[in-house]
Amino acid sequence: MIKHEYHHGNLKEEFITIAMDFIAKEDVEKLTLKVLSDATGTSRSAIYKHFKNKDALIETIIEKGFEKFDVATTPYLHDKNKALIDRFYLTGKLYVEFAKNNPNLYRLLFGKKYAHIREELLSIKDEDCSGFAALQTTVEDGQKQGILKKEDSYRQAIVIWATMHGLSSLIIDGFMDVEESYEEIYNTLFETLLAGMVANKVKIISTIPLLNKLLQPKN
Amino acid sequence: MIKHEYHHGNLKEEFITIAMDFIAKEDVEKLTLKVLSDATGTSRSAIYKHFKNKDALIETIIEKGFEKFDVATTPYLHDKNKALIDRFYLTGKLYVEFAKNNPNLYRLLFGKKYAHIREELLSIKDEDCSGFAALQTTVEDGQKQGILKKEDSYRQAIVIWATMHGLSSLIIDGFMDVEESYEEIYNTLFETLLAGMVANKVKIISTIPLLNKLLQPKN
DNA sequence: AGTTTAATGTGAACAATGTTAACATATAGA
DNA sequence: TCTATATGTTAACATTGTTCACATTAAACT
Repeated sequence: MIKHEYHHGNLKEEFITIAMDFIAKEDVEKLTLKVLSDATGTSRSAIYKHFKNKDALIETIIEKGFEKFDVATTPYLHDKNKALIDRFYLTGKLYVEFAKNNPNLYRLLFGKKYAHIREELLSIKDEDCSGFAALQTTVEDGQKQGILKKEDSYRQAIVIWATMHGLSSLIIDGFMDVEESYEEIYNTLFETLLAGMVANKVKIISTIPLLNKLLQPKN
Repeated sequence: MIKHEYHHGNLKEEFITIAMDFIAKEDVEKLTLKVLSDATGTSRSAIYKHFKNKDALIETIIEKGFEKFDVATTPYLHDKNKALIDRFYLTGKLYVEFAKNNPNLYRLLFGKKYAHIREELLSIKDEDCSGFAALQTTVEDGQKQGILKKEDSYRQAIVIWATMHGLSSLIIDGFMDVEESYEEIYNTLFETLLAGMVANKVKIISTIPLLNKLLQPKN
């Protein structure tokens, strides 16, 4: 005989999964506790046995979200088989694509609303946001290799991040035509950015044809 | 004898003023109808005689906000007395400073949450967001003057906007040290951006020393 | 096994919020 | 003056996050 189990078993995991799936489709603002209780067939207050409050659930979502973000965006960043310039290009592209494919999650991770949770989370882990340190290190590698101009690496990394974050935000917050190809814009953005950052005398070859002209020696 | 006036007089204007002042200090999320009724000494539902609902008030705030934004950011954009490159530099700086000085308003104007209101508003006025068309026109002027590379002006304008929006967002959403001087970062950003956009053969002189080296002929 | 203890879920209740409807009062114009 | 309209009030409602007392199950310990 089928009996509704009073004890659910893995309710906490289910809350997290449902919340992640919800954010894949709708904004986190619309994620209400009723959505979660209905989806799990539990009472309105069941969630409080697993999370201190709604913010604690959001915190978990942000944690999972950053993991997902890291997995999605970093595969090329440390790929020693690729030219450094290609690693920048591909990683930036993955960054924008992540935002494009996960707009609600991206906003949750990099928006202001839950900044306090993000900061607490990242300070505990002694990490920075979105692997910024890794970006800065890569910039420094580029300087050592003579590819990038030797300026303050922190500021250069910020410039790169701001650029990618800006494009991502414009795309997902409704400032560009949906049907518009973001790739052309990304290429223009990357070309412009890199053209402003590459050192003048350099003769690295990229496997990405678009980038080769940026790498031809000038002067 | 002092008598509390049943009819307030200019309650609508007062709601708007209070809301604008509130957003100058706190996020729009915290702007509740109770805040407005308390501040005006009226009942909770008085506002409904002047606005269809809360969103209608927000719409007015966004409208006023864009006016404020335009006033704050465009004084140099069409200043024919200045070199075009200086107009870019100064306008960009005002853009970032507006965001920095009005973080909650900036987020309201350029965030996702009220994108539907923004779009409705700007489509009625047949305007674009944040004078984007003006930016694009200025880019085209720069191309005609031989200062900027001749590429698709729409994409170039997007690149400029994305860059400024990205830096602004990183600053106001908590990704940069508060005490940090944003000016150095802005200069690095602008130098990088423009270095990637200026044509090679050019001999314009900027009144801004920082920019002159960007404008020296190359090749 | 049986008993206790902790974990897990329920239902009722609360305050805050946006909203509506019925009612009250002031203002303006005939 | 009288009446229609504009403007404001009070009461009520649904939704939301939250808490608390209570119920039930699972786990731990004799």
